[in-house]
Amino acid sequence: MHCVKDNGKKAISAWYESLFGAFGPQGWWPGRTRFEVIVGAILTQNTAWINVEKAITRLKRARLLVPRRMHAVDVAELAEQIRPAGYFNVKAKRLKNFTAHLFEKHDGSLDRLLRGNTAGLRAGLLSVSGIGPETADSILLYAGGHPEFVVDAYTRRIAVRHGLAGEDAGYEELKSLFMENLREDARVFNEYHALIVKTGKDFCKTKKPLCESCPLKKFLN
DNA sequence: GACCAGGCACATC
DNA sequence: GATGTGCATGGT
Repeated sequence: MHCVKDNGKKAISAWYESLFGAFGPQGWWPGRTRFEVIVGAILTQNTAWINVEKAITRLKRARLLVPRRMHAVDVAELAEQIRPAGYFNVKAKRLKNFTAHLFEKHDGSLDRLLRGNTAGLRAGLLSVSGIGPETADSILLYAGGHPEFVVDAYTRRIAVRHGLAGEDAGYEELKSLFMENLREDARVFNEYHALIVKTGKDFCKTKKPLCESCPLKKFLN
């Protein structure tokens, strides 16, 4: 809906400056290779990162954190390895869907998957069952360096609680709110999303709509 | 034991 | 087009 206030628009960039000033660069994504970033993006769907780390460690130990090997492995074996990340049957299929897409459409090359027109790449990623808007944007931004803002549960919560968006705001609407009020810079989008997640984790540990003692107020007003 | 965590697809109305 | 439900482990 059109619940964004004018002062809210200014707040978008002001929050970024405050958060960055207070907490500094976050150095995201927490993953060493592009493939690890992509796998992490799928595994972290509705899941605490600590559990994703356990799954990634197991994948490394099993030598499965390589596109060709993940593509070849049996889905049941993959599911067993990612068990700690939760929803393991669903996510194993999603990882296999992704590697199938990678090999069938891009010859197994992450370079080819991530190179080119951003909108076209996004559409390609969204065509994979199990990759929705947030996962696609995470992959584009953190594995590909494309300037796409990532909206997640924390982003929504903060925007709604501080009156910048309505409860019913959709993904694209929230994404536009941020992208239209920041300069188009992948480094800024990278740090901003990371800072939102960090502060959300540290200070905002409840889903309940009101958080009167929210320490973020200090930074977000 | 209840609640939550960096979503998404699918069924149903 | 909106709303509801299944998926699952592990930490607080």
